[in-house]
Amino acid sequence: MPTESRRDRHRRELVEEITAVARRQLDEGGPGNVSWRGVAREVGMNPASLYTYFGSLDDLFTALITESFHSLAGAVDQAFDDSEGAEPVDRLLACVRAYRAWAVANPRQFNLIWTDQLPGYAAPPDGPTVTAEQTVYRPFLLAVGEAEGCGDRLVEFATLPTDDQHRLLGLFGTLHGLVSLEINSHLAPSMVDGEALLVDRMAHALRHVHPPRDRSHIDTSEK
Amino acid sequence: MPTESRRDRHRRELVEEITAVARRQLDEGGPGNVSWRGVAREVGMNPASLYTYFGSLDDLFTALITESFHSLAGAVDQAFDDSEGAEPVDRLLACVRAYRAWAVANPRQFNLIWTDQLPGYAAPPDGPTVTAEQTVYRPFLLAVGEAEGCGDRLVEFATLPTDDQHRLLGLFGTLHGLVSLEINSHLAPSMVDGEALLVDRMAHALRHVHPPRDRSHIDTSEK
DNA sequence: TTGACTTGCCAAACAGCGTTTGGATACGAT
DNA sequence: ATCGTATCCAAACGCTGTTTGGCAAGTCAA
Repeated sequence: MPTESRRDRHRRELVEEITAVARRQLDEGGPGNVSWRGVAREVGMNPASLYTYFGSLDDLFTALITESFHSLAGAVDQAFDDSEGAEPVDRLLACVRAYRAWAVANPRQFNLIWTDQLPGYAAPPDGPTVTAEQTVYRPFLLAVGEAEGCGDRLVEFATLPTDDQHRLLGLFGTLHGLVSLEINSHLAPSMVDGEALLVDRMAHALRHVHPPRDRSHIDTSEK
Repeated sequence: MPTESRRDRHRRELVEEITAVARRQLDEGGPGNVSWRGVAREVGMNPASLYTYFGSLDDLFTALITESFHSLAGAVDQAFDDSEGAEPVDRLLACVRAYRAWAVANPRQFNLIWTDQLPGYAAPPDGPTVTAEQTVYRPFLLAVGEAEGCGDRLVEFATLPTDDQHRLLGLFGTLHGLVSLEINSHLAPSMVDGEALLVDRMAHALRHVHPPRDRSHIDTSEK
């Protein structure tokens, strides 16, 4: 029976402190601002001692990426849970808003998890980052399943026909693309409201999942 | 009268060689693989001598970013020119394909120009990177202008009503998002064809700009 | 052609980086 | 109490971007 010795607790707390410090450095100046020696300095240790807790800087980044995926997934999950009972489309839009809100609040983490940012870094295949990424898609798949009338059972993406796969990925691609453009200051020159733009386009893409009685506005809203 | 002395020519050639070497290092291992000393080593010079041609590593990256923007814009421009006379929608789709093809061929450059990748780097406001980015949007605006029946005159984005701005940005957001996801290996687990997915969604989004006689298929292609 | 002046280039140094090594110290389990 | 292991540190290695001072070469006017 694994009772926690004082060494184990100290180790656990130190690992948490290390990742917390590294995450702060990441949020403040991006991946290039996260330095092994800098973390060691802040936690008051010799750089060599850190190797007791992480095998390398890449391992530390793996932890950061995993943590960020879970943080994003948690934000979307909460939006999904909080909107229980609402119209399926509104639940999906709530998830969309949560996705954008998290990205706006954590732009460095957003870029870290979605684009290659580290010199020689390659995520370990079947590692924690891969499974963590899946948790982000889960609430969206649940919401879409609900909208499509599949009840609570999780949509199995791989079993869907190609058309539906394309519709789903197109939806997520638009979400991801608009948020990515906004986060990286490519929308600013247009002087448009990022959230309004995103919600407008997502609602437009989802207009067909409204109850049939609402379909009358389809041809008037589009050229 | 600025005739080119042999010093001037040598300088111009060296600047070209430096950026070429740096770009190769970028393509091979991302921004983190581009090192001042590495470039100096490859062009056979002392690191300090490079400061005659670029003020700092950030200045070198500014040149790389500008060059990449122009490279991408050139690829899309060529697709636009080569498709002259075709259906407006097909011209737009040709530009979309060119955009993706360039990104697939130059993923490091793609990530470099669209997302924050450099530690303390901040693009000089009103600098060359800002104007270079605009050249990417130009062929898309021209193609959309043609599709909307505005003739050859460039669509002035800022003067468009909000609805049209949203439609345009939504289109580009989908394009950018899907390509970005594919480039960064987030589409691979889905086992979908990236190009087929992209063209499918873009064609779907553009189905309304077809000539009126073709509108009959709209409701059958969508759930 | 000579002189003055600018530019190009290098060697050396500084502070910082990730990582490895060897040895000392403190803890946990037997 | 002892053995073994986990923890921690000092020092070093080779890398990084950048600065400094000085020397050689190219440019241009007198």
